[in-house]
Amino acid sequence: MAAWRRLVAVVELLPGVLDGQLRRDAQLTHFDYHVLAVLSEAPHRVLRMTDLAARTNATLPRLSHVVRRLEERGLVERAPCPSDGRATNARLTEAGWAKVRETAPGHVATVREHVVDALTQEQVTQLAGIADALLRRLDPDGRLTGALDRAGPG
Amino acid sequence: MAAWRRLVAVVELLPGVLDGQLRRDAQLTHFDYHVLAVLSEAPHRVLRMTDLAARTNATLPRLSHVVRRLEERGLVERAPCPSDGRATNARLTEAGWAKVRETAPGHVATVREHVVDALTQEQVTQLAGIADALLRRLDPDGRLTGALDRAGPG
DNA sequence: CCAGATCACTTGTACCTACAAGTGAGGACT
DNA sequence: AGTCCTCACTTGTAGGTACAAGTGATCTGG
Repeated sequence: MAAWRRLVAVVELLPGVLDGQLRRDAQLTHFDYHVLAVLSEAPHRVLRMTDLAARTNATLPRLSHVVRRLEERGLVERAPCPSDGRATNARLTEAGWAKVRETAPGHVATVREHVVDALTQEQVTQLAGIADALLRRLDPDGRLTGALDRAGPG
Repeated sequence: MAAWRRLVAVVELLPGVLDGQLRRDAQLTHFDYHVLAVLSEAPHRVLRMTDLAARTNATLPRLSHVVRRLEERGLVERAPCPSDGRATNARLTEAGWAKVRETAPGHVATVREHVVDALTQEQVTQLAGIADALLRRLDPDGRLTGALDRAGPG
């Protein structure tokens, strides 16, 4: 079978595995977890909704709903941005920060089990290069990979 | 950044690209398309719901809803299985077969553009091996890759 | 300083998927 | 035959996402 059909199959299956583990172990969608994780790595654990949406590949309506639900669970807080009255800042609460810390190991272990351990060391290296090349097409601005921080013109 | 985080990013982005193209050009979910495509490759373009579910990584309720909607659009037909009164056979109609033929080229072109063309020939070869290794973990029975046909005990 | 355009969200509606419960056919055991 | 159990779906309900419309705040031109 062609390489791309196998890749499509992987892309079909892997999200279900990751999502399932997080739902079972942390009552969190994979996307919920991603939101919390990105916030946890931001300075002061605060980001504007627009920035958070860009870094998580979410539309603004989607992020708005998700953050509202996370806020109802006490994992995130929203506050109007002091410098721009239109903007909203999302901040990870202590409970949210604790949630990330207790959830991350299991998530990483799942990825390790289903991805890293399935490959040889050489394949992992190859995968890094392949995923890198794909991301240059799928995510030219590097929004998901943190390239935003060090992005410059040209 | 670690290889696995890039892979997760790819897995996050690629479905959206594939789904979007099919929704725009054919008013079809990527999963809808997958269902039609699998049916189109089956003998007589007929499969039992259970088999179809296994080959598309779907739960039976999900498939039931999807096939009902495809039937309402005239792309698929359902009929009770003659040999087993409990089972239902899903058959691709002429309209469904035409839909697959007119949709496939655009879909393949999208995959080519975003995946194959982004990689070197060597990377495509490497990808085949990597995806193969991952599928042995994610899909041990080879349900999605057609290994069912030639599967035997032990 | 005031009207219009733009921006940053939020809210509402429709669709899709997951989980749970229900229906009816087929097989096992007596 | 009759009962119990399992199988193969179908249906109903809840939750998440997409698209469209609405609400204020900010910028721009006069």
